[in-house]
Amino acid sequence: MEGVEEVSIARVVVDVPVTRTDRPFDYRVPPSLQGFVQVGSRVMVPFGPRKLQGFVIELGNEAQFSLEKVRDIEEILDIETPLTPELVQLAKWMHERFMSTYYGALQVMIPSALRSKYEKRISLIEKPGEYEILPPVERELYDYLTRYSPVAFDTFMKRFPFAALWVKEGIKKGVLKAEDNLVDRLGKKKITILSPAVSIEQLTVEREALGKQAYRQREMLSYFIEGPPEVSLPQLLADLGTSSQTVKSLLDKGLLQSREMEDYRDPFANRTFKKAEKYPFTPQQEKVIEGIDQGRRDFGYFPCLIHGVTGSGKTEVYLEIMERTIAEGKEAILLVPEISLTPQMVNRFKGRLGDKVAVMHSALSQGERYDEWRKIRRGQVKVAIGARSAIFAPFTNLGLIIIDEEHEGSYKQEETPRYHARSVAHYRGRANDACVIVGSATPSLESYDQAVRGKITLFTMADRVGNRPLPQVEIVDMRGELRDGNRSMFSKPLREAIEVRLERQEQMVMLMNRRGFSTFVMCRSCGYVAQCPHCDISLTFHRTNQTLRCHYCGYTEREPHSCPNCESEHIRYFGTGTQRVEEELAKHFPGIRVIRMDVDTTSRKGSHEKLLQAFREGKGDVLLGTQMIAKGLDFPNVTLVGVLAADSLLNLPDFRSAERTFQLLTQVGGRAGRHEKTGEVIIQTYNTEHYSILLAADHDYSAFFQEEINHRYQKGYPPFCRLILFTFSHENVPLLVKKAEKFAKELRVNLPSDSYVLGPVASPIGRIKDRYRFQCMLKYSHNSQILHKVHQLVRQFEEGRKKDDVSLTVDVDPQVMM
DNA sequence: AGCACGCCGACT
DNA sequence: GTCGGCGTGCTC
Repeated sequence: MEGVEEVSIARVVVDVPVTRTDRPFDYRVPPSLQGFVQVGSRVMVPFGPRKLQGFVIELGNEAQFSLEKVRDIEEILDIETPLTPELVQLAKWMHERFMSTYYGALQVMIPSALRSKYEKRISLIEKPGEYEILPPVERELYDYLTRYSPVAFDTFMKRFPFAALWVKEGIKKGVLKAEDNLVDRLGKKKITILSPAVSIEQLTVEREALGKQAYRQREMLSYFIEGPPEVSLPQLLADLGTSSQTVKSLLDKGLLQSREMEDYRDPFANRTFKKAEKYPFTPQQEKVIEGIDQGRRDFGYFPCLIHGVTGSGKTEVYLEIMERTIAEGKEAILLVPEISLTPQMVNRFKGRLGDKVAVMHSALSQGERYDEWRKIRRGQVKVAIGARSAIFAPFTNLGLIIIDEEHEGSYKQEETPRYHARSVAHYRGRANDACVIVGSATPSLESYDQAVRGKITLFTMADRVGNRPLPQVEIVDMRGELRDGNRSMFSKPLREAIEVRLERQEQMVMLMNRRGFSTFVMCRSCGYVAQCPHCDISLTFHRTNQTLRCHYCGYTEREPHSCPNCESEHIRYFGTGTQRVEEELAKHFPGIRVIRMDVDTTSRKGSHEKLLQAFREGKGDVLLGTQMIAKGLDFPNVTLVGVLAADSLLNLPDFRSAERTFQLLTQVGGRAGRHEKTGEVIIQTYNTEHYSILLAADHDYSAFFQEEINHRYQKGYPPFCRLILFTFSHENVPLLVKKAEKFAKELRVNLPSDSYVLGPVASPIGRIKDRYRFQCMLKYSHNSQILHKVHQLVRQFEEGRKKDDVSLTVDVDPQVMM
């Protein structure tokens, strides 16, 4: 039968985050919602005895999904369908590819403001007839509900903790009602618009009638007589320099009227963007631009890698391709690491592309992020810029995806759904026939390997704009320094270099990255380190309230004044290292001005940006910090970069440690001498002969790649195989080990022989929240069959799992081996 | 995950 | 005899 099929059944994935229910359930679309329910709609559905939020993933009619028990969709939650059909497809793929829950994959695509919370509410239907003869306690309950109903169940239980049973029976008897409610976190921003309530002539009359001292009101009336027919309240106040009291008086007199209008919060409202100039392209830029343009015309889906040294002008290439894409009526996504989302970069894109850009910045409020997202969804912007999750920008005519600094670890989400934005980008690129550009000065081994194998096209930008030389890099052997009796953290060459800069009034960047995570407290007498009693990690010192806190479970204790182990008083806080460096700098170079950037100084919102601004304005000689200073920063006056301890990353138990070290050193080296002045880099290390350090000093990526790829080949690590990390946890170790081993055996039995299962072994962090942790690693070759089989086994494990049983988390393509 | 239904011990 | 423990099982 041809014709319009009546849509009467919707498949809905509901918000029950367990494997057993992680599948579509079918619902009837009631006549009242016909035409409104679409693929991608967010709906409320009855599920057993409760009401839940869900996403519609498919539509059909009864003939297609014949079912005995079908209930009605209760409500549709958004006027504009939040997800596009393409994104719904993507969620399915993510569910299969990353083994996340279906619902989790759908939810990660919408702004957090729409990730609603439920609240159970109870309300009184009627007071029972025998109310008068009830005991006072019970009458109090009824009185309370009469007054406040409907009331949040939690609130009610806090007030009357004994009343749980009473509520249950009340519902049974039909005098009470329980309801699940969605708690909206939106609060769309409203803006007040003012306009005259009467004719201009009458305004003029009224103006003359005003009292002498009411000159403010007169002014305001004049404004409307001469000025715009309507104006927003803040605008009006700014124009006249008055308070809202004046407005109120005129409103009260009935001369003005106001209405509320939905407004977009514009986080950049008070900033002006310099119209960015377009420089002529260098021949190198020209070549890459034309190459990419050719590719995307010829192939549609055109994946490529730009390997461009720092300062080679990649951003201009991005901008140009982006402009060309927009000119064709298509849309673009630009992904950057969170840390690069600084105003400088935002300004650059906003300056060139103006209000066609939506920026998803973590520093924005939930509401502001929602507004940016809506602009994308409504097609009011053409470009989305943001960190990882901006890859889900709900465009419908996507033509370009760019991932800058593609090697960055932050593109992998470390909570479920554990997706990698790069993989998602390639999926969306394919789905939309879009160009996918990943760019870096130090590409991930995975991407470069793909380029070498011709799976993606490689563009190289080896020259810096203006042909500025790469900085001179010196490696200093700290063992030698120690032999020569220098026990300080500054080697002789570094000390001299610092002195020279101070003299010349040039700026410096010092990198002190730390091993592990954070600040800890150690006893200098016995070596005791304060540890969390529930997790196997050291406690973090929080300076603000003098406490030690566990990063993982939130356990808190007061800062000790003597060592709990040996009672020595020499127990002290070992900063991130940066604090000590700061002290040492002050000691060795009196008067030196240090701007320190670490967790302590950048925890407050906006402080990050402020510190950088101060440094840019020359308010510091040294910018001292951890990894966070290595990326994307561009300061003209910096001529020296010092890496105080290059080994700290290298010694981590992770097969990517050499790669990370190389990346960090190369990136940080790129900070020096980006402008007229030439730069110098000094790397202090105990591993002077390690290839990652030597080759970073030589700025030789391809030699590093060759060396590292050989290591990966010999040891059987990515990109020569793929990895899946399984982590098991439980309070009871014997049970934990038993279940983990059983699962590992299942894997070994069921998977083909070209895959290997390592472990189970205790995880590097062996215990979190009193739960012990064991892990297994699966190495397998590129093959979706295996992925499917593994997923099956995981589901099987989950389904056989009882209430307080061993839990399992799965990390496909893990980036961190913990 | 919730929530209901259902089958066994200590109380009025 | 009842209240109420939490062990299974289901949710379109």
